Amino acid sequence: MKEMLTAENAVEGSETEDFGDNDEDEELYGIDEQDKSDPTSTLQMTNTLEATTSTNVTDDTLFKKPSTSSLPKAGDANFVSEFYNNSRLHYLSTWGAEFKKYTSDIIKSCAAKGWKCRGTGRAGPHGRVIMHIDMDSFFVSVTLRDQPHLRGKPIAVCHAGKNNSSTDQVSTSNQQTSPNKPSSFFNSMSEIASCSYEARATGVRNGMFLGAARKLCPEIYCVPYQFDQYRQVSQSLYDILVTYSHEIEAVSCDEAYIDVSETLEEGETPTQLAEKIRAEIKEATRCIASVGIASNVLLARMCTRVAKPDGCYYLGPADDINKFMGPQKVKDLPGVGWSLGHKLQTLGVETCLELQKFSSQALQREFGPKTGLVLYQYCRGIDDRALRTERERKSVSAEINYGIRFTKESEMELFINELAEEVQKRLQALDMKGRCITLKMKVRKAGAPTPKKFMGHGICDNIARSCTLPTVTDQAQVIAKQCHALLKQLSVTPEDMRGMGIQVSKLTDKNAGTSAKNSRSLFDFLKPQTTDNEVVAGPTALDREAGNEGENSYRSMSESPKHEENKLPPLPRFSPQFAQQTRESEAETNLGDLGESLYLPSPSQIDPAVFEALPEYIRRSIEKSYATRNQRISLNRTGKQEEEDPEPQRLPRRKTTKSKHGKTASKPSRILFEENSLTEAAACHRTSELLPSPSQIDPEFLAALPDDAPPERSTERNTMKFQAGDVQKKEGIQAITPPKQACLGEAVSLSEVKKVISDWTEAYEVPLEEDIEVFNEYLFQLIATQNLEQLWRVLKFLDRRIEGREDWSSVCCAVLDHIQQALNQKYNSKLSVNSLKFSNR
DNA sequence: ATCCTCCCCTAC
DNA sequence: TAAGGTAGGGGAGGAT
Ligand SMILES: Nc1ccn([C@H]2C[C@H](O)[C@@H](COP(=O)(O)OP(=O)(O)OP(=O)(O)O)O2)c(=O)n1
Ligand SMILES: [Mg+2]
Ligand SMILES: [Mg+2]
Repeated sequence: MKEMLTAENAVEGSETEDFGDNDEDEELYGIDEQDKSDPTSTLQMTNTLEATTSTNVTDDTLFKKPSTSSLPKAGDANFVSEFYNNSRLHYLSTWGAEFKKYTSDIIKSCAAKGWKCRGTGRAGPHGRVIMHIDMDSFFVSVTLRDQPHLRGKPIAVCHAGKNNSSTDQVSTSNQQTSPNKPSSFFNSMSEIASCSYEARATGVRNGMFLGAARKLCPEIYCVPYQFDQYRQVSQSLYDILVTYSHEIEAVSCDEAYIDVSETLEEGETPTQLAEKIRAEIKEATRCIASVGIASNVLLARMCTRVAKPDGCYYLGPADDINKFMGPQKVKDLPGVGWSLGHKLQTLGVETCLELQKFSSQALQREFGPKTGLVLYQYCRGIDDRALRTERERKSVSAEINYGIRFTKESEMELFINELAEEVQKRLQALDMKGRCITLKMKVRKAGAPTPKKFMGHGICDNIARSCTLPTVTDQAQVIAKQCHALLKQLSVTPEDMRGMGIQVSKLTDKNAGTSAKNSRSLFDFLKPQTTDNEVVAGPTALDREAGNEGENSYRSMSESPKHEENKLPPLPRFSPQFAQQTRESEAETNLGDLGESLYLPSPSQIDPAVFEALPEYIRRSIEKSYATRNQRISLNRTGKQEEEDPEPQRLPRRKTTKSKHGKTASKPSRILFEENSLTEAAACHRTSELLPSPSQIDPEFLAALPDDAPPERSTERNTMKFQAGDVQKKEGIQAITPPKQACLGEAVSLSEVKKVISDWTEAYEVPLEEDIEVFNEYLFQLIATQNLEQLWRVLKFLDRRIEGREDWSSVCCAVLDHIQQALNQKYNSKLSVNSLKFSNR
C-alpha cells in the first residue's frame, strides 16, 4: 500500500546517497532538457513571460522575479500563500487540527451544559465497541460526485497530468497507449494524493509519483484538486459522527474513531449501527465511507482495511483475534513505516504471526521499551489505548521545502520573515505564544544532483537549530530576528538551501498572558479552584434564550470554520443529564498535570541533619559553603547558548545518526534471536531492587563524602547514614508527628506548587515584590519543615521557568541568597546551586 | 532512574 | 514541470 510511497519518500528524504536514484536523476534531467528544447507550449509560455517582464526590468538579477504562474523562489510576490493554497499536505495538516479542535470543543461544550458525554453506565452486551470510519479514496470520491462518467476508471488526484487528461476531449484510453508520449510522460514527479480503487488494482498507491503510476497503469486519468469541496465533505462527515458519539478521536479530515459502546440501542448490532452511519454519510456527502469495528482502536483500524472499499467489517468478541491478526503484514500495523518495516524484514519478519515469535523483552531490547512493547502487543491484537479526544498543543510551525532557490543571504532572510509572519498568524489564531524557536532547514547534500522534481528539494541534509527566549512571544519580528541569528550560526550557502521552516515550542497556556494580567497577583494563583467561572457564567447568560441554548453556547465556544447549520449536540442517542462535569474536568486537569509523577515520599521530618538522608543527587548538592564557592567559580560555565560553538559537539552526533539510519541501522542485532538470555540484565536489576529503597544513595554517598567533606562532619555523616536507612524503613513515624506543612497559598504538593509557579511566571514579565515575599516565605517554610528535597525541586523548576529572563533571574538570585543564609545558619552549609542557571548569570 | 534536548519516524 | 506540511511519539545519549 503506502509502503512504496513511504519508501520513496524515505529514500529521498534520508541522507543516504545510495540507490541507483542518482542515475535516474541524470536520466530525468536529460529528458527535462529535451523537453525544454522542444518547442512546446511550456517553453513558449516561459518566453512570453520573460519577455513581458523584461520590459520593465533592466536589472539582470531581477530577471526571473515576476513569475506569476510559476512558483520559483520565495522572493516572489505571493509565493508563500500560493504554495499553501496548492499544498495538499498543508491542507491535510490544517484540517486535521481543525477537526481535532472541533470534536474537542463539542465535548467541552456539552460537558459545560451537563450533557452526558461519557456514559456512567455499562457498555452493552457487545462490550467495548470502537468504530473506525474512513472515507474511501477521499479526494477522488469527492471529485467523482460530479463526474459520474469517470466512475469505474483508474483515477488519480494530482497537480500534473492535465495535459493528458482533463484538457483533452479525447477519451481516457486513447492518450495513454499512443506511442508518441513524450518520455516525460513516465517521468512526472507530481505526487498522487489519492487514487481510485481501480487504479490501486494495478499497484498504484496514494503518494506515488504520477510517472511511476503511469508505468503501472498508463491509462490512469488525472483530476485536479478541489480543496474547498474536500473541506465541506469533511465537515459534513464530522457533523454526522458527532451525532453518534461524543467519545470521538479525530484522526484526519477523512477519518475518525468513535466509541459507540453506549450508543448502541437495545437489540442493535454494531454492524447495523455502522451501516446506518455509512448510509447517513453517503446521503449527506454522496461519498462512501467504510467502517471497521472492533473492541479496540488497533483492531478497528485493521478491520477498516478489510472493510474497504464500500463496506464495514466487525470483529466481534466471539471472533478469533489471533486468526485475524496472524496473517496481517507487520507493515500494515500502525506505527510501522518504512524504517521499522525494513528492520523487521531483515529479521525475516513479514507477518504478525512471525512477529509473535519474539518475546517482549527481545523486542524491547531491539527497538526500545515503548516500541518493543507496542510491537509485542499489536501483533497479538492487543491495544489498551484510550481514544485521544483532546490533547494540548505542543508546537506551532510553518515550513516550505519546495520552490526554494536562493542566491543571496538577503533572500534567505526575507524568506525567514515570511515564515515568521506565517507562524505569528498561526500562533495568534490559537491564542498561544512560545519561547523556544527552532529554525529548520533542508540543505542540498554535498554532491547531490539537481532534484528530480521540478523545484523540489532533492537529496538533503536536515539541519535544525533552536534557541530559548526570555519570554514567550507570538511576534513575527521577534521570531524572525532569532532565526536570522540562528541562520548566521549555520552559514549555509544560499545556493544550497532547499527548504526552510520555523517552529515555536515551549508554548504557554492559552489563558496565560504575559504582562497583560498584571492585575492578578500571585495570591490569585494560590486559589486554583475558583477561577473556573467562565464555564458556568458564559453559557448561563446565553442560555436564557429559550431553546437555542445548545446552539448558542456551542458556537460561542467553537471556532470551527464556517459551518452554518450544524445541528449540534442534542444527540439523538443521548439525553441530557446532569453530570458532575466540574469534578471530572478538574480531575482530568490534575492528572494531565504532573500529579502522578510525584511518587516521592517526604523523608524530611528527621531532625538534625535531615538533608543528609536525602537522595544522592540532592545531597550531593549540599556542600560546605566555601567549598561550594570555589567550585562554582571553576564550574561556572553553565551558559548554554551564545558563546559556545555547538558545531563541534553536534557534528559527530549527526554523523552517527546518519550512518545509523542510512544503512547500518536497518540491520538489527542478533539479540533478538537469543530468546531467553535476559537473565543477566534482570539479575542486575533485581539485585538493586532487593536493597531498601535508598539503595542507590549509600555507596556513592559514602565514597564521595570523605573527599570534599570537612573533617568535623565526617562523623556526623556516618551517623547520618544509619539514620537515613532508618527513616526510609519507618515512614510511619513521620506520620505520627505531623509537622506543619509548608504551603504556597493552598498549594502543598510539588505538582500544586509547580502549577502555581508556572502560572505566576507566565503571567508576569517582572515579578511583583509582594509576590516574591510570599514566595520567599514559602521557601523558608520549607526549610523550617526541613523539606529540603521539595526546596530543591521547587528551585529547579523555577529555574527552568525563568530561563533567560533577566528580571526574574536577578530577583530569584536575591531570594536564593536569603535561602542560603538561612541554610547556612541552620545546617552550617549551603545548597550547591551550580546547576541553577539564574544563579550563575 | 529520570529528565531534557535533539533528532528521526510516522500518519494523514 | 509542480505546489515534498505538520504535530506528536519516542529513541539516543548527556545531565542531574
Ligand atoms: N500520501 C498521501 C496520503 C493521503 N493524502 C490525502 C488524500 C487522501 O484522499 C486523503 C485521505 O487519506 P487516506 O489514507 O484515507 O486515503 P484515501 O481516503 O485516499 O483512500 P482509502 O482511505 O480508501 O484507502 O489524504 C495525500 O494527499 N497524500
Ligand atoms: Mg480514506
Ligand atoms: Mg484516512
